[in-house]
Order: sequence, then structure tokens, then C-alpha cells
Amino acid sequence: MAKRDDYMTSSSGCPNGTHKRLLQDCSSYTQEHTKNRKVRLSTRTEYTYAPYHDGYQWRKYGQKMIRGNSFPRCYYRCTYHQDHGCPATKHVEQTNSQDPPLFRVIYTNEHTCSSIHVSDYMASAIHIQQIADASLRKAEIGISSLTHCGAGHRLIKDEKDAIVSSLFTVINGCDVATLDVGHAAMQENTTARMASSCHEASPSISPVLQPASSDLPMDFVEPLEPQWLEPLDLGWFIEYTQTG
DNA sequence: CTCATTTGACCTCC
DNA sequence: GGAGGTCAAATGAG
Repeated sequence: MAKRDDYMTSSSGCPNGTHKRLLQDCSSYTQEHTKNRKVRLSTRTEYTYAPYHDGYQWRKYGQKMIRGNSFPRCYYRCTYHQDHGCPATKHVEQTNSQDPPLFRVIYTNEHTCSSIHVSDYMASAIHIQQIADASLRKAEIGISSLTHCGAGHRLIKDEKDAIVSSLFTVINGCDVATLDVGHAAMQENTTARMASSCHEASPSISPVLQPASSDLPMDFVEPLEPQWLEPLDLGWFIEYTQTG
């Protein structure tokens, strides 16, 4: 973990005036960073309601109002940036004022730290939740006009089937027998997510990005509908997978 | 006391 | 010179 002391060591006790010199001393480091920016290997943009819970641990290192945006952009880097030299960073911007707000997250560089191995399943669970949210939202739109007839129930079943299909796509390779753990993780993170949605710049203890499944259809990935529903209870999914 | 966040200053790029 | 990105002292929470 990056220690604050790592910075403090080089600048603690810094009298007035010395600070400026120290900043100049680190200019080479900044330049190196700038060079890195030029040879940046990968960037990825995602839209999410849960920008702070992507499976990795991040440390916020800055915030800036961006021209033309109503909301500030927050800058995060991997918690293991210092310890393991992990180059991963992300920028989080709120894109609207809906409840909960939608965020644009720009990921830069891949993680070289090992944190992904600790919590990637958690990220999978979160990703599943997001997919389910988006899918159920679509179902809600259709159901709203069919609530008093059998068609609504059929639609629900159809949507469940669609969600199950998508979930299997996402957790492909996961041991289904561990789903109980996954479900618990999902509920826990849902709670955290709902809490975090109240702040535009909430704590960055978050976690890992499950590599976005590019195989998924975009209408499952992009939660652009203005409506918001309570997080989906996936208990039925657990039951579904256990009973066949 | 430790550690994460905040925030103003500074840097590089265009 | 403006804008975006980063640094690091100050601050606050646990």
C-alpha cells in the first residue's frame, strides 16, 4: 500500500520556500509520467452507477472541475501504485444528476498488482448486478402496460431467462457451487453501492475492474434509461441454478 | 497515531 | 495562456 510517509519523507519539515524547490525537484518525475501518458498502452471508458466498487482498491489523488462539465472529475490511482508500481489509474466523472447519478469512468493502464486475484469474483458479482439492473429496467418498461394480465408474468419469466443467460456469460468459468458466497457479496456491495451513490466523491475503497465483457450486448451494459429500480434480488437466480 | 481525502499550487501540453 | 493532470501539505476520520 502506498504510504503517505513516502511523500512526507521527502518533504516533511519543509519550511516555507523549500516547498517550491521540492516541487521543481519532482518535475522529472512528472515528465516521466507525461512520457508514460504518451506511450499509454490502454484506456477504457465505462458508464456505471458504481464507479467506486469495481473490484480494485483506489486512492484518490486529485479532483478537478472540467470545462463544460457540471461535476468535478476525480482522479484515482491504484492503491498499490507505490508498493508494486501498479500504473493503473482511473478518472471518474458524474454525467448527470439523476438518482442515482450515472458516472463515466475512464480507466488508464492495466493493473500489474495482485489485488485483482483477491476480489475479482466480487467484481463479477457487481457486474452481474449491473447487468441484472439494466435488464430488469427494460422488463419494467414492458410490464408497466401489462400488470393486470398473464402477459406480464410471462414477460417476467422471459426476462429472467434472458438474465440467466447473460449471468452465465458473465460468470463463465466460475464455480456455480460458490454462488452462495457470491450472492452474499452481491448484497453486501449493493448496500455499499446504494450508500455511495449519495456522494459524488465517495471513498475510493473499491476494488477491481472485472474486464468488461465485450461479448455482452450493449443494451445490457449501458444503463442509460432514466428510471431507477431497487437493486435486483438475485435469490431466484441462485435457486434457479441449483434446481436446474 | 495512522491513513485517506481535500484542495490549492504547480507542471506539461496544445 | 488555458485546460487537464499531478503533487503534497493540511485536514479529518477512525
